[in-house]
Amino acid sequence: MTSTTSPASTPSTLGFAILAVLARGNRTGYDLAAAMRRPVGYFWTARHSQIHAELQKLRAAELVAYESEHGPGPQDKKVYHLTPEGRRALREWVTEPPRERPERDELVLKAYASWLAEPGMVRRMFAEQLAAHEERLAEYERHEASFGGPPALGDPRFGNYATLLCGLGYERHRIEWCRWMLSRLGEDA
Amino acid sequence: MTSTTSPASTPSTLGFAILAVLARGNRTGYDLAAAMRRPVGYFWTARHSQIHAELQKLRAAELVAYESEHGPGPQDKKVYHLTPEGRRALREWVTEPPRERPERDELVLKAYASWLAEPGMVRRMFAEQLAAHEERLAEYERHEASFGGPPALGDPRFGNYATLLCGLGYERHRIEWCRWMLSRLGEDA
DNA sequence: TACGTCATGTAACTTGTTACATGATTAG
DNA sequence: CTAATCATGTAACAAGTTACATGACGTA
Repeated sequence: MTSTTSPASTPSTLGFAILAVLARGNRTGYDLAAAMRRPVGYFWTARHSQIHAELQKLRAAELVAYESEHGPGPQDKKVYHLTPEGRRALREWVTEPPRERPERDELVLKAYASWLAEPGMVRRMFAEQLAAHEERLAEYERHEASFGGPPALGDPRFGNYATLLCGLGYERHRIEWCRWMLSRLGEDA
Repeated sequence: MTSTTSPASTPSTLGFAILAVLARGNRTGYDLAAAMRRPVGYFWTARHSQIHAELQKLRAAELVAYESEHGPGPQDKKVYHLTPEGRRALREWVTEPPRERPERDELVLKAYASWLAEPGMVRRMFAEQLAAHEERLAEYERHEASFGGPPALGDPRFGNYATLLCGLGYERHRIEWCRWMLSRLGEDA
């Protein structure tokens, strides 16, 4: 009786992203896809096709389970929840050092090659980027104002606040760098 | 005589990364792989397997060409250079707005889920990350000191300096954020 | 003798994107 | 009547990683 117990290799980072959303409340695949756009989507995104596939893997590993409710559409709707093992796996994963992924930043790559283009054209492109970052910063600042300071550690909202603060810092850094590029690209007179 | 002229769709971002390195001088695939580790690798990386494959596509699109020199090893060594079309394609690409890629940041995801882990353990992990960022910042600062201020616009070294400055700003932002996390995670007494 | 560097490539796999496919309910 | 939202999935593809495979030359 060589029972084929699943090898259950550790989930991908996407798997943990899903677990992290599910830790805040039960969701359907559809809800998860929506959550992975905003605000979680600011640091991890996925399309619904990828999410449904990953949910099947997580279920095979018994980290999530679902309850069916009928409708709407041809298939049943599946409301997923964390299993106790799922919660434990997530807890453990949080404190493990993140695996480094190589930076891949197209704007920086363009800056690297900017010496051979027309400064005026490069400038226009960076001005657009600056505007986009300023807009996003304003959005984050509005969001931050809606928090009355940082929530307590054990509160799920602490997670939201921490990520928001990171986004805020990132946009400020980007804005500063874009402005530096613009100042170098002339026409600051 | 339906001559199958290649469709020559625009290269991937990796393709342009290769063109950007090649614009600074002729290289073999091996040299490119080395360059894509450091310092270009700070904002775009690729393994040699991917680079060789991409070079073949770029050659099919006639954006690069090579000259063979014999040895070492079983195959000839191929020294690649930009074609005039390759240089033009790169120039045009530089000033086009970068296509947004979704942020995927594992450390921020961990922060998002940090509310359900033990603060002490989370703290240890963030302290490690802080140290890593401080080390990298120091490295960048040494590198910056070796420039005597920003090079002129038309100088290839302008590209290096611009990317370095972005890296500097990024590391400072990360350090600040890690310190904020640590301050929240207690034990600041 | 063994290891590191130079140099090329292929194959299998994982991750992520885009497009296809279905269908009920509700708001305009 | 039409479009958006809710809800599930598959298939084809592009991008990226890891491992395999070869082999000369120089150094320890």
